[in-house]
Amino acid sequence: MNLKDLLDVSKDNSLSGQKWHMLRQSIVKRLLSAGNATIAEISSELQSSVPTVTKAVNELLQEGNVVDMGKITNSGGRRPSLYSINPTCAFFLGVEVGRTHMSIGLQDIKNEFISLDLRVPFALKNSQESLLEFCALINNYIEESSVEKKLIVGICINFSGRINSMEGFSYNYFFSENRPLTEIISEQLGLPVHLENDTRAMAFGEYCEGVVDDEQNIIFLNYSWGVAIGIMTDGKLYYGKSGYSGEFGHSTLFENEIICQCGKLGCLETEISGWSLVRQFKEALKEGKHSKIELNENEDLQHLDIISGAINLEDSLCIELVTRQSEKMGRYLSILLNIFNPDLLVIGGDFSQLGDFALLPIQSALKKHSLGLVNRDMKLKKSTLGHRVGVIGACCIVKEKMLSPFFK
Amino acid sequence: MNLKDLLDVSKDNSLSGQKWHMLRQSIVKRLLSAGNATIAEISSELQSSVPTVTKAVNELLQEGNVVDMGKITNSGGRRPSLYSINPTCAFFLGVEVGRTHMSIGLQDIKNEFISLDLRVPFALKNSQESLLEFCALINNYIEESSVEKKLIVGICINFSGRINSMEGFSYNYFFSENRPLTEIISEQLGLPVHLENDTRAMAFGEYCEGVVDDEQNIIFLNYSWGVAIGIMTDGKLYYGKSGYSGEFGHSTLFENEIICQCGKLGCLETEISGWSLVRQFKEALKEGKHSKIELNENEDLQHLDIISGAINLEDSLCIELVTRQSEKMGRYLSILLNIFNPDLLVIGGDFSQLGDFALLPIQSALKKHSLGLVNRDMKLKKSTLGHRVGVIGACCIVKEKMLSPFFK
DNA sequence: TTTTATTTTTAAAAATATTTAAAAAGTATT
DNA sequence: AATACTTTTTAAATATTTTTAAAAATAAAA
Repeated sequence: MNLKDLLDVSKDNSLSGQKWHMLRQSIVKRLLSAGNATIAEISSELQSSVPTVTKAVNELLQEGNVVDMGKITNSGGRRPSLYSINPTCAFFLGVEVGRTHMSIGLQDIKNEFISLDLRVPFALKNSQESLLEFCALINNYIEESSVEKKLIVGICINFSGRINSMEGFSYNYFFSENRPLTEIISEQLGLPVHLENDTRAMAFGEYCEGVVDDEQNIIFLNYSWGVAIGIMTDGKLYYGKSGYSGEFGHSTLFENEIICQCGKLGCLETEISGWSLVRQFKEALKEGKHSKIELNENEDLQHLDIISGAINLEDSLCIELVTRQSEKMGRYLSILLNIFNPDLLVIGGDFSQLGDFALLPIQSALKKHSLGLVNRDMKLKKSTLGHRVGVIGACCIVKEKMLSPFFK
Repeated sequence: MNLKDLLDVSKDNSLSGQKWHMLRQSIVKRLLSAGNATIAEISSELQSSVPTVTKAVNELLQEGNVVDMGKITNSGGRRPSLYSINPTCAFFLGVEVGRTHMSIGLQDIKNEFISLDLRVPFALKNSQESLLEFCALINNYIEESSVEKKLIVGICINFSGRINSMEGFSYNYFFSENRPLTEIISEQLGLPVHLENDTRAMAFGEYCEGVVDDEQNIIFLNYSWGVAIGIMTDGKLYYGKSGYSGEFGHSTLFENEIICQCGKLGCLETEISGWSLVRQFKEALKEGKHSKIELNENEDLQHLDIISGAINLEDSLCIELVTRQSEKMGRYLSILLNIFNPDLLVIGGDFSQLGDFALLPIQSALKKHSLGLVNRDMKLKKSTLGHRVGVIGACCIVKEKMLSPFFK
């Protein structure tokens, strides 16, 4: 029995069969989530006797799902064998889709990358052809990898915008009215598919493999072209009713007349975001301000150019703009702090590259505008996983979903 | 063995003893959370065989924790016995403390009130005497009730302001630096004490016994003298790191120069709250506007007077002010909707008495300012439990805490 | 180096739960 | 009213798990 089946429902319908299956599952989950363990440890943690656990572990050992890591030393007495999940018994695929590129990676069960392709050119369009091309790219990637397809447990695909992970629908890209997008893609790939919002996947990536220590209530800010947050409450991703949670960028906060991407006026994004930064930069130039950035007639100015202008060129206009914007961001983030009383606020997205240029103004605004007790409770950290965060998050989500059948 | 002990850790330290204890616990929890059941139902739900469950139920029956409700009819075949928790085997005490009054109630295990005293005069002061008086009132209440103290599982006390429920500290009232307030009160009462934030308890009350059907992601708005929210994610109260979550009223949203209760400028409460309504009313009078409300020189004007002015007197100034304020409230609530994508928004607190005077402006502002998908997902309801909501919530919290040892 | 204490592992015995089957107590149908 | 059919309950048989105890392995102490 391979790991995929092992974590499914038992084929044995008898009560004792179910219980035995559950014990085996529990052992696997214990080894996956809390690392290697001895039989004595498993026995006490899972409230089952040593002989029973021994029998179950031996079964798993024979099936190749668990491996014996040899004896370890302890305080005295006979040295126990340490058991581990066989790292090559299951793999996870993670994909992050942008408008012009996609990133794809394959991880083993210990969340080590087997392979990772960042920023593969792919033009995301709302058409059947684009969808098929997308699936072909993934199928190709799987074939060229060294891993058998049947050992891949599943794939998680991150899109921006509104994603209903439970039902498998995407509303901004590849929208299909009747059939869940997960079903369509799954048919093409021959794998279980999970859809995820990009920001949420990033948050989970940082939680599992990134900057998060043991914090359980976390706000992850995706500060990029647009603005959104990923929320973790009590160590679990928060989705909301249909998975649209975290749309911080479309909070009505300003009295301006700028039309947001979402169609409304006065959204946070209209004054605090990558795209508004570009607008502000152009306006500043018109007002006669100067910058070291050379504007190419044909090429579109990107917010990344301004960010790099601040870091690499130390351009004063760029620095002024990003500082002012970060300060504003801090002010409005303080609302979230008061509401969530989080353990941790992670600044992620393209703007996190700015380091202290962004972090310090945010921090001082937070101190000014949030409640003292709440502010004292919270750590502020910068995202550390960089461009890989989305793919890492996607892989972690598939793994998590495999471990807990009620994962949404 | 009484129910209190039953839901504690087993006295039998052997593995089989622990498991047997867990089975008995599970049966009790099942009967408490999902209502009466037959042995066959319990057996299949708890994955234990009929003889085992029969044995356990008979034990519980003998101890008086479970009662036989007689035979029920079914589709055919032998009629099964229905078993229920004995409603008189455990009781919960709930207290809500205001600045001038407190409410106290005693519920049985089925959340039926044995007795309820609303708005008992009590002056809440930050002194040792006030605390002792408070405890004496509760002790008196218990003695005068028909219930034996040893059958009371615990007490939950709701305070406004910052409450750390996990550690048992209260920061705004009865603050004690070194020792948790729960410990001090527990010593006086001889009962386990749980401290709770008032808004959170109200939210939980509506969830368990009020307007909530099966919604799991809920924002409860406590719109009263101050403004705060109670958050439920996936059917569980959300606390945040130390239990300070929900401080919506202190979001910095305005550019005014009004000093808030919290000491900051521009908080939501400075323009949207009971106390700001009173200020606005007085300002309007100064500006020459007229109202049917007679201002007494000595007596302080309360926001409740203005609310009642709108409902009962149909006073145009009162109506204008509460409408304008509710509209603003809706606008800023839309931020929360976009972030939480809740199933349900419950309008509670004193302002909920206004009914459609408050609900309609809020609803229209929500529609205008929140994302379409998010707004479509959400139901808007008015709190239904009225003044009892806090005490009901408190009782439900004690019960919940008893049922799940990891409840915070 | 030998002994002692500690811990894991293995094996047999004892306890406990599950299965299986039959009995009991009903309902629905002929 | 008798029969067939369901479903719960009880009882005996079977399976599994926990206990208990002894054996094996090793670290620390004498």
